[in-house]
Amino acid sequence: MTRPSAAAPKPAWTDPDCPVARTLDLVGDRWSLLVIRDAMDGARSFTEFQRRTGVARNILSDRLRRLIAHGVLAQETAPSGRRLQYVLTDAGRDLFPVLLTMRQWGERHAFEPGEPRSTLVDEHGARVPDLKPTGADGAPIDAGTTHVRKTEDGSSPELAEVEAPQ
Amino acid sequence: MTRPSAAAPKPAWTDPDCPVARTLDLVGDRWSLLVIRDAMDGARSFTEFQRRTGVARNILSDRLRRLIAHGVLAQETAPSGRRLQYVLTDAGRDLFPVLLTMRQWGERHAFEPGEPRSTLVDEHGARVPDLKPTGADGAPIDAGTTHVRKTEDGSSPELAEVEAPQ
DNA sequence: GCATGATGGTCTCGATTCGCAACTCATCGG
DNA sequence: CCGATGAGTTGCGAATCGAGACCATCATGC
Repeated sequence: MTRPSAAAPKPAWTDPDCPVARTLDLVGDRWSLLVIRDAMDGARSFTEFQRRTGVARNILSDRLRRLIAHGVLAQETAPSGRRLQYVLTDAGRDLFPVLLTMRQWGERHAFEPGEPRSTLVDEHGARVPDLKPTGADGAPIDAGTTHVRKTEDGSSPELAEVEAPQ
Repeated sequence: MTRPSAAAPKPAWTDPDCPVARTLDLVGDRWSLLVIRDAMDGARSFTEFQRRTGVARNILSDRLRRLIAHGVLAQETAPSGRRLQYVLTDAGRDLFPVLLTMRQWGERHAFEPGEPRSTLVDEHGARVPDLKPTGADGAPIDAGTTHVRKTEDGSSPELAEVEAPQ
């Protein structure tokens, strides 16, 4: 009797309490994140995503559908005419820090010196500086100075007042 | 048959020029990142990783091997005795910003208000504030104010005034 | 000195997912 | 009307995943 009642066909979340695990469930695969990367860099059409990422077309089709279902992308008709296009939602654009930190880790640890690579630059053409995590007091933090606290409900420890106005 | 001469069995990288894609190739799958998450929160042993993540043991075995091969984890003997343990390398600890931004995106977009969730707190128990990307001048940046520049080699883009013709 | 249990895996095998290629369908250009 | 392009879908073999059985080593109790 490992299943007292009807089976659970959808675990829904790998780890329901952990925001990291939920993010991974929603967008945490190679092709989804590469699609989002290219959407942030201006890609809009199916073919453009396919060309930039090199993903198989059926997989791309699935990922676009999934990202739309999860509210990361939206499908709309192009202003110029009848062609459809995929654009990032607010939630999709909000993945920018994730892609940025991945990019910066890759630059630091996945290239040999001198290897060719693409870089992210701001409007003035200057390289985007490394993102440094800091605590509430502004001091640098890392894995050694933080830990995960399990909370019983949505109330935030110490700073419960901030509400997402989005 | 379809390959009469030497095949290219290892594409090595999905997209060799892009640091994001390289990061995804190295650590960009659900279980690897959950293992790293738990390593940052104190997990050390095979059984502890298995218990926390819930991953199948053969997959965990594979991921630990792969993370060691990529220099994200290291295997060492515990100081107390003969038991082995897995610890993060410098490169592994440097993934902290990636996990942090994923966690923060998940908190903003993957939970209903009031749903129970775990949170990351610093040494004083205060909730870690959101990480905000800024440009070289300190101004906030996002996907709309940045773009990817292809560089021919490892030379710094600050010194390159012409963009590569796509 | 042998059963018991924890740790740290490996093996097998069915299920799922991936990736390539071929095919469809609609529109556009001439 | 004909071909090219965009946007997918379908079929199928290959690779990967996941659950569970199995195995080796060591410590403990008796």
